[in-house]
Amino acid sequence: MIPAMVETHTLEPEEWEFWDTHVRAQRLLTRELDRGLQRDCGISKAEFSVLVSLWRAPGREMRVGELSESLDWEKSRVSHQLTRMENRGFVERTRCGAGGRRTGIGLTAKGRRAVQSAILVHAGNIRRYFLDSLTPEQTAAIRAWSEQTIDHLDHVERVERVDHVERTEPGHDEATGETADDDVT
Amino acid sequence: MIPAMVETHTLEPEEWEFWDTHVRAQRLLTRELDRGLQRDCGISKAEFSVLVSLWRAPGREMRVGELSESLDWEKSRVSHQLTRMENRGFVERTRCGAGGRRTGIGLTAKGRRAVQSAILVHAGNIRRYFLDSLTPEQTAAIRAWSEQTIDHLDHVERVERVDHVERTEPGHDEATGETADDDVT
DNA sequence: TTCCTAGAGTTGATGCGTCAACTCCAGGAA
DNA sequence: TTCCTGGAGTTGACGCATCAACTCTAGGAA
Repeated sequence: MIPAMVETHTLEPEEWEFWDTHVRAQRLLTRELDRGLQRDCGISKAEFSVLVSLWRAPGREMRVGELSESLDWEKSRVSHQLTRMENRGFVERTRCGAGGRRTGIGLTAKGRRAVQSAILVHAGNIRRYFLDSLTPEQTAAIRAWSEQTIDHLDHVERVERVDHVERTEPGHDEATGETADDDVT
Repeated sequence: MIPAMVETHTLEPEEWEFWDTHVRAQRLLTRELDRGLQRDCGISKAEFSVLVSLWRAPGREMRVGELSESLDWEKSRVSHQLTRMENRGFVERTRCGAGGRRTGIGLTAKGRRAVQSAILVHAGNIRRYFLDSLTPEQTAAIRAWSEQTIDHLDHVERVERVDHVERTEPGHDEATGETADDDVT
């Protein structure tokens, strides 16, 4: 429905160039961090995130919903990730619920060992590839921008979610015509 | 070998917090841009990148290797992406080589149509979600940091690539030179 | 001519990330 | 008690990303 009110002009060449440069720097940085974790610790960034969350949790145990919230990941993403990590022996789903329903995610001994060394390695890499290269002014600028952006886009996301609910929730009608994936002309 | 000289201490809480904030902002931004492209144009960011490269190419035609270089993607990634895009009808692999070997990637009419509207939409979103939110000082700081980072990490990657070759390539005769015509752009 | 090799491109396996659809259970209304 | 509804978690399908292994071919040495 109405592809939004799009700007009708493209970016200036120098704006594109700025954007490309920024995207590229970002990509190189995250790629390098991923590789460092993989090379030195044998775990991925996604695994690292989960391990750290569990590590920091009181009791070293969380539920899927809590992980989902603290990581800001969709629940299904958490679930898939946990399945892979369970297979690798880093975490275990322990039963807890009244009816024996499995809930509650815990670290295994292997998971605990992995996270401890990974934190050191990763911290070192963040320092080496990111923090150390920043001047104080750059740090301030990036911090400010990050905060603004989170505020702004969190809000945008919330609005979109509401829109989505309103569009998909039955009840009313109209324009069911073009759901998202029309594609393929 | 030798997991590098890792820092033996972790980050200060405020450093972690800065890092997390930055990562989160970055993630929200790219997610929003992806969704915008998907919602308004029915294409992914990866598809967009390929379409734009082809669009800008002289003759609107490139080879896999050229795409790989200009996007800074591995060849296999390009190949997989082209397969998906060929299935969706955005590009076509045309034969060219003497022996009828297929080489040469071109846009279809659908691809041309898609890229033209996508550029407008995407440019608008970049402006709305990124450029417009930056103060001049932030712009300068981010640009400077991006450039430094690219320089630094491009160099790191080159070194790692050589290391890897030296480790895996048996025998050999040192420094096969810089096979990779690095850079891009 | 025949064989060898390096480069170009492809394929398969596997992990990450998202969407939509599903299961399971608890708690409340009929 | 029976049904129904909502939250928690899972699953399947599919696209993106990477690594390793493979095919094909052109071009040069034997």
